[in-house]
Amino acid sequence: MRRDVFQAIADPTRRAIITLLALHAMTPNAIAEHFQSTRQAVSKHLRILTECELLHQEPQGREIFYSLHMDKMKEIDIWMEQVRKIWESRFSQLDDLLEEMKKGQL
Amino acid sequence: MRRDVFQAIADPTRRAIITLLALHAMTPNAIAEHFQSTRQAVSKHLRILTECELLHQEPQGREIFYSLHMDKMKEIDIWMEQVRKIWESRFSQLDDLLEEMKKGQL
DNA sequence: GATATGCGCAACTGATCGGTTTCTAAAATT
DNA sequence: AATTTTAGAAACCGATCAGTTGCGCATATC
Repeated sequence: MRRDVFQAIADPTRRAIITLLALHAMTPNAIAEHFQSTRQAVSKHLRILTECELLHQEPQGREIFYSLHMDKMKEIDIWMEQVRKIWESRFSQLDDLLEEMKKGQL
Repeated sequence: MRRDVFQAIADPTRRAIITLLALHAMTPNAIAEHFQSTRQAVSKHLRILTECELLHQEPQGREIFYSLHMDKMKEIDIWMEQVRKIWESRFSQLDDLLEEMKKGQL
């Protein structure tokens, strides 16, 4: 049951839905028209995306408009940034090592 | 069999492995020490990460050093950037609409 | 009020996933 | 040469996943 953003964007259809909704809010039927699969299949994806708070529902009469909650996308950025930080620190760590070696040898 | 980067980073253990290897190359045994699961389980993750070219193998005697292939991580950035671009264009689209309305009414 | 539309929910199915256990091969150690 | 270490490969298992079909429930439309 535990949904996280990374699992959510693992599915190509869900990524396509996110891309679609980045432009403007849409109803399940309108979204489903962009895919070969049934509305129910799309509805399941919408449920998963909503559960992990990537989407937001806005009922309007008997229709429900789904919109992208861009803030949640930042969680991906945060992780990417973390990895990038460590990746870059790699060099300074090598510098530290070389410094240590120099001290030990001299 | 089709492996893509997004599926690869969907698993928390694999993300942890990526974070680990961002610092420096490691052998499967060394990596496995950081987790509760068996070496074989970790080895499977390494296989998946290597298949989608996120990792690179460097045999050294009977050991294999796995290192992060940072370039492949950019694929995630590219998608994120694409979504962000569309998200931002949302407003200019609204501007276009307002422009159109203005023309129609005036 | 009857009908049509839009949508979520539940049950089912085949495929895939993450994990363990067992086995094999190659390189290092003795 | 025998043993130990390192690691991938294969077989298996329960859990989860993506998808379909069928259903029920609201909200519009006639």
